[in-house]
Amino acid sequence: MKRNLAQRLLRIYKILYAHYGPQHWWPADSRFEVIVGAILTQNTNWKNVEKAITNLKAEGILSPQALHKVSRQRLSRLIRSSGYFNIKTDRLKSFMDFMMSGYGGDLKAMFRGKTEILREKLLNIKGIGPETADSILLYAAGRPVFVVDAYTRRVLSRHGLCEDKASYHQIQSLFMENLAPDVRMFNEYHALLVSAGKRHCTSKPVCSGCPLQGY
DNA sequence: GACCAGGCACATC
DNA sequence: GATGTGCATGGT
Repeated sequence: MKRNLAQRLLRIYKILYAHYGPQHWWPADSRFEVIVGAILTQNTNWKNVEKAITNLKAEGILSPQALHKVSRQRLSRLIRSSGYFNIKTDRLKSFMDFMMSGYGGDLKAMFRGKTEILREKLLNIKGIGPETADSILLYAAGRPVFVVDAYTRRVLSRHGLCEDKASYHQIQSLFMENLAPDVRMFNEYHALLVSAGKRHCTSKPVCSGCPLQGY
């Protein structure tokens, strides 16, 4: 018999949490650093992003004002390790334009207002797509928004909770329509799905050793 | 030397 | 609306 979705999603969460434990996301010293990391990690290994962030910190430009002022040439050199450095330089700069021109670099002011409105504003920035916007909303702004990524889709489809090519919105709705809006839990759940997806639920038809096997 | 990694914009059909 | 492509480094 098929349990309802809410129960299944909760069960998966509990199994993953019991198996992997708390993930302590997002690893960053400030909300602004979360935003920068969210852009730099697009289709990129987090280790490569860490190096870039370390460079930015060492040069003292991991603040809205400094990042807004720094030259593109210098910025792209510092974030080189994170890959796509020319594109990501543009994306960081377009975000900084949004933040400086609209809010004078005030993160608190930028994060005011309804979540839906804020999400639309973020999506209007060139270089900010659904996953980056939602990562910023959840991990920097503390809004109860579920973040979907490649791992989320992979784990869910492997375990029969969504189609292989379900859309971002479909998968996000699956979580947000069946779980109570809980920032702490959404935070942990997404991070746990990444942990699970990195180790299991890959291209193999069967997940050997997967903690979710026969959940 | 492939293959992958915490996407997105843009072109084309 | 679906599908294909460029973007780039660093680890396995």
